[in-house]
This record gives sequence, structure tokens and C-alpha cells, in this order.
Amino acid sequence: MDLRDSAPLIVQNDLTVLLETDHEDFEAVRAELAWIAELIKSPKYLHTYRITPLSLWNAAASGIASARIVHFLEEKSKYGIPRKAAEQIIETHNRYGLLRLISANGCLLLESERPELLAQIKGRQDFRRFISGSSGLSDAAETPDFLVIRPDLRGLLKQELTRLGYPVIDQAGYHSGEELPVSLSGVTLRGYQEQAVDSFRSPAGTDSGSGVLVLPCGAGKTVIGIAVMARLSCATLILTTHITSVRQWMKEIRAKTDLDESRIGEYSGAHKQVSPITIATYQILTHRREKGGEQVHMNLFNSRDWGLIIYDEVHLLPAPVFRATADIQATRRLGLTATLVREDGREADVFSLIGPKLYDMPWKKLEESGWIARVTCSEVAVGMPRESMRLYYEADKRSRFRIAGENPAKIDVVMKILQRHKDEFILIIGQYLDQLRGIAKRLNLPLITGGMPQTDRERLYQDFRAGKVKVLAVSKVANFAVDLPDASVAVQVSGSYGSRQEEAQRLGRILRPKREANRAFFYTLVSKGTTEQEYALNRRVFLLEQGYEYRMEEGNDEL
DNA sequence: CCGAAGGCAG
DNA sequence: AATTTTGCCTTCGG
Repeated sequence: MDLRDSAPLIVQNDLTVLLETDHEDFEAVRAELAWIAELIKSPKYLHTYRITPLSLWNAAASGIASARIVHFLEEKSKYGIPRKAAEQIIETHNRYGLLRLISANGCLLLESERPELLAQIKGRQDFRRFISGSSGLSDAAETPDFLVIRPDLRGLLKQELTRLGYPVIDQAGYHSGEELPVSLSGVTLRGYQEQAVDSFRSPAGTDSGSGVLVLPCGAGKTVIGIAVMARLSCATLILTTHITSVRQWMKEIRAKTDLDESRIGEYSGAHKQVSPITIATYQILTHRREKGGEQVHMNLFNSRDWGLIIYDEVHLLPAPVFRATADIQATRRLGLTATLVREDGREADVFSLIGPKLYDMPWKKLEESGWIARVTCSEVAVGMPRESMRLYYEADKRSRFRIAGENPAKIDVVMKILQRHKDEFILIIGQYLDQLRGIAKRLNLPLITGGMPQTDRERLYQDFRAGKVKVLAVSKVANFAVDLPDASVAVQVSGSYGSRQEEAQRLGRILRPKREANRAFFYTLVSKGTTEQEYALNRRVFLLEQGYEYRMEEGNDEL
């Protein structure tokens, strides 16, 4: 084994990978590593990644060969790859594709080049329920060429086999659904958007037909969804997180296709229209009248012959919708998201029930080509005044986070930042209403919270867009409001615990391309010597994974 | 038919 | 481990 002291990686036996952050190749190696591993820890000088079965299968699905992975790791690591680790990478990677679902003569078949694997599955008590009738051979002891699978259990089977470590490539095809001619009008897709749409379409011969596209905020996920709809030209059900997003989809579909208004419907609390294009929230699907009661709106999946279902923000898809999705595997499914990471660890279910990752556009690449603003992130350490520190130490564990979050010294730091960015549009985002009210009062800023009526909000947005107001304080509504105007500076004064999701969303607020210098600034204020620092560490993980760096600043002198 | 207000759940 | 916001349902008044 030759020694490459100058290489930035160390690959360990357990498939964790360490990456030196001050290495000259850091950025290039990080970008490559992001395709095959997940970032799990990110202290300043040494980031820890883990290569998981799922990360390898997603890589396999996007066409990255195991040889390329091993070669890359070999070349970029100081001590090469331990033999065991290389074997395991190849073994796991190669399992993707061992099992295939196909349909023949109207039957659903599970086939493999490894008949002994099929025999093993057939022999398992807990897989008996998936197999229907005979498996092509009468003698149970013989090794089968294929297994006949109950079509209604197609989803569950894939879920179970993925859990067992044998993901299935599903080539059994899809029903085409009700026809609905759709053409795009007045839109030109950007290059990467075209690629994303293509990746969902049949790559030579095989029909991918289901899977997930990963794109940053502001990359135009809606347009891509609409373009897929136009290519397939069939009745489509679109599921999304909240009503504003439902309306957003409607608006864009109206603007960007030749569809008549009557063909587009909203299925929500207010309107229950089932049109050839129907847009609904996840909430209405999961809603129960009483605890443990029936989910009356789940029928939406069967209330029309959908040819395509679009899952917007697929990382937020709730458990009952997974269950319903297992039953409709013959329908094409498109997942859209900015991150495949879920806080509940159900990435494997996204993989087996929605589909594998088909396309991934890293944030940094979009930044390079100017489609989103270049952002400088800073973490500002703010010391706590003696009185708050005393309260902090006296408080029980659960109140501490809030006391640190509401650190009154943060106001002065906010003022300094406002000074630094005097003529720019600034959002001040926080978690606690008391804190925000305090800041808004001291600095004489308008404050938007969930309690503010929609019309009042819109008036403020307008003033902001017109430049009459340049600094706006906002509560958690900033995480959801689609129509919140764009700013070039965001100051996060507090957040909800370790949510990576939230950090990414808030950064998303300032990503829209800027007129002159295409730059934006993201500040996050963290109280020194408190638990807030640990949570901040976790919040950063997702953005670090995307290649953002955080500058460390001191907000005030020691108190 | 529509929108607003109040309650509850996630 | 917890604050806030949102969405859905029901009821009520026009």
C-alpha cells in the first residue's frame, strides 16, 4: 500500500470516511464524495461522512459504477481503502440490480440472474404472502427462474426487500392513465431543467417512470414538474405541503401550459374539486375526523385514473401517504425535493416506494452558473449578559435553550449587522415572538407573525418590494410563506433546535439572483457557552454538505 | 353560495 | 424537548 500523505481522505473499515477541510482539493473531493456518502459530523478541520447502502444504491441508480467509486476513494485517500471496505462497497453496490420486477403475459414477475437468491426468498416464511400461485416450476425444491408476485403487494415487496438489503429495480411498467393533452407555452427550460426532465423519462429502452429529482430552492422544481406532466400528457395528481403552495402550482400551471382553467382543480379544505389536474395538500389526505378515525380523503388516490402523481417536497411526505403509495405502484411517481435527508429516517421508504434518486443538482453548481446568488454564511458568537447567564444556569435543561435563544445581547449584534449592510434588503428571522417583538420595538421595525391577517401582510410585502421598508422582522411564517419578498441579507436570531431543514429553508430566502453583484449574506446568531452552540452545529450539517462554509465571527466582547 | 370565526390536531 | 403556525372541520350569518 503506497502512502499518499498529501491526499485529503481517510477511508475506515466501517465505511466512514474522514475528509480534511483545509486540504487544497477539499472542494473538488467534497463535491464528488457527496454523490456516494452522507455527511454526519462536521467539526472545523475534519468532516465525517458515512457510506450507507442507501447512498450506494442511489448512486447506482444515477449511473455511478462501483469501480468508479472505489477508484475515486483509492486515489483520494492517504492510506488507500481497506480491502474489506472496498469489497463491501462493491458487494452492496452490486446488489442494486440483482432483483428486477417485470411484467409478462399480464403477470408481475420477480426475476434475477441469481436463481439461488430467488430460491432463498421463496423459502422464507415471511415472503410467502407476496407470491401468487405457482412460480413456474412445480417442485418447490427446484430453483425457480422467477417468482410470480401478487400485483397488489408490489410496493410492500419492494419495501421489504430493500429492508433486507436487496433493492429491486422495478421495470414492470405503469398504466398510462387518463389522457390529457398538455403543452408548455411561453417557457424555455434551462439546460439543467431539461436534463432533470429527461432523467425521469425512459433512458434507452427501460422506463424509469418513477423516482426523485433533487434540486436546490429556487431551481424551478415546479417548472420541471410541469414539463414532466406535458411529456406524459395524462391526468395528474399533485401533492404538496400547504395551501399557498397549492395556489402557486395552480398559478404556474395556468401561466405555463395551454390547459383550460376548467381542467385544473384544487382539493383542499375550502374546495374539493377533482379535475384532470388536481392539486392537494398532504394534510387533507391524512386528516381524520377523530383520533384513530378513518382518513376519508385517502380515496383521492383512486378517484380518478391518474397517470402521474407528483410528490412535492418529498422529504416531508407523511407516513400514511407512504402506505397509500405502496398500493399504487403501477402509477408513475415523481418526487421533488431539495434534500433527501429526512429527520425521521425514512429515506429507505422514499427509495423503495417513490423511487431512486434520478437527478441531483448541487447548490454550488447552480451558484457557479449564476442561477442562484452566492451566499456568505456567518455564525456570530454572542456572549450572554451576566444576568441572563445566571438565569441560564438556574434554569432546568429545557428552559435553557430558550434563554440562550432570547439572549438580549443579540439586539446589539443585529444593529451592527444592519449598519454593515446599510442599503440592502434585510430579513430578521426568529423563533420566539417575545424576542422578535422586543427587537422590532427597539429598532422600530415592522413585524410579521402568523397572527397578522393576510391583507396586512401583503401590504407590508408591497412596501418592502417598493423599497419603502428595507428591514423586516419575521417569525416562523418565513419558513412557509411562498410570497415573502426577496432580500439579500438574512439574520437568524433564533431557530427551532437542530433543524437542518429550517436552516436550509431560511437560506433559501436570499438565494434568488440579485441585480448587481450576485451576492447575499446569511448570519446566524448563537449564544456563547450555551447549548445553542450544539444545536447550531447540527443545523449547519445540510448546508455544509452542499458546500457552504460558515465564517466564525465574534459579536461582542466577553461580558 | 361564500367567507369568517373558533376549536382541534400534527 | 417545545414554541408557533397552519390546515381542516363546523357553525353561523348574509
